[in-house]
Amino acid sequence: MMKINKNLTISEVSEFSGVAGSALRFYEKKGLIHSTRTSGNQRRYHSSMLRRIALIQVAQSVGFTLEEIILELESLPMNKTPTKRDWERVANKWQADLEDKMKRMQFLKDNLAGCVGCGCLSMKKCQLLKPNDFVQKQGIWHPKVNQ
Amino acid sequence: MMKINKNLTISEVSEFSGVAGSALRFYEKKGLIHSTRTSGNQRRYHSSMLRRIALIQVAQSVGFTLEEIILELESLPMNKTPTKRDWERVANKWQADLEDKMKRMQFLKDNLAGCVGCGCLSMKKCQLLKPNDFVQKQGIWHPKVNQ
DNA sequence: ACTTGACTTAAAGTTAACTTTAACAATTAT
DNA sequence: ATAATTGTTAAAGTTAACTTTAAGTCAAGT
Repeated sequence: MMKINKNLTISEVSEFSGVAGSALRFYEKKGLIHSTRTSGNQRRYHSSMLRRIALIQVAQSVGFTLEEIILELESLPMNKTPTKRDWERVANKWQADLEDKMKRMQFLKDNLAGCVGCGCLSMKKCQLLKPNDFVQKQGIWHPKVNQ
Repeated sequence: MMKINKNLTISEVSEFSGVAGSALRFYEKKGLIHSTRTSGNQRRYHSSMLRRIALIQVAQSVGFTLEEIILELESLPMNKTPTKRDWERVANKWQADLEDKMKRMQFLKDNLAGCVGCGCLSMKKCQLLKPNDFVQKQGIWHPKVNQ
């Protein structure tokens, strides 16, 4: 049975986090996570790394790339449990980015709604679905819609 | 100067939509868009294809993969201007999927907020940041936070 | 001590969504 | 008519985010 507070092996971290060992090694190469080594060169992870990995997972699930996540997490310390301030900094930054993304989605959703609601599909008004002014001016964008 | 309602060449479609010609050919191979051919085998696009391409762009911008977009758009006719019903079917389907995505993001955002608001970072309560029960039970998940 | 299972690395393979290249054909402008 | 531009294909290259493989090393149980 596992001891509390021992350093975790890669397969333990993999099991707990649901992230494949190969991916953990890959993340480490990218500088996203960190491990220490045993005398025999095997990786050992501090338990705080689990939280960091969970954050990475969540960030990915909402569409952040690993490069973006590196930026999001760069102010979170690797080796110590983050302080409240560390955490706040990261969470605020992340929330702002999330808010951005959501605003864009809401905009798209609203415009779609407009298109559906209106009889002629609102193509003339729909900012979303006009590739550019040229098309609009040439009148090739919104031909008659078959009813 | 371009005539209204003529069939569009690939470079015209590319200019209007902002999508590279190579991407348009790629989309066609995937079955996302459609073109007719001149006697000399060059592609010509109906203007309604511009709207379809714009839809593809927008869908991609909110994180749908091309495979997902193929599914979203499969009930939109390729060769004719879509009817109101065609359009409604697609828009409703798409809106539902968007709503799903947004709900997930909101959930994540809320949980992040909880983590920030609480003194101990709410790790024990935060569903989001617990990889699984095991970790929680072993007490390795939420070690003391440095203040 | 020894065997089995877990771990290590480097390098090659995978999928998505394209782009680039090469070699050649069709259109358009003069 | 001819040059310049635009288009065609197939095949190889690109980036992200990994996985798989190969060949060898370490750690744990008996």
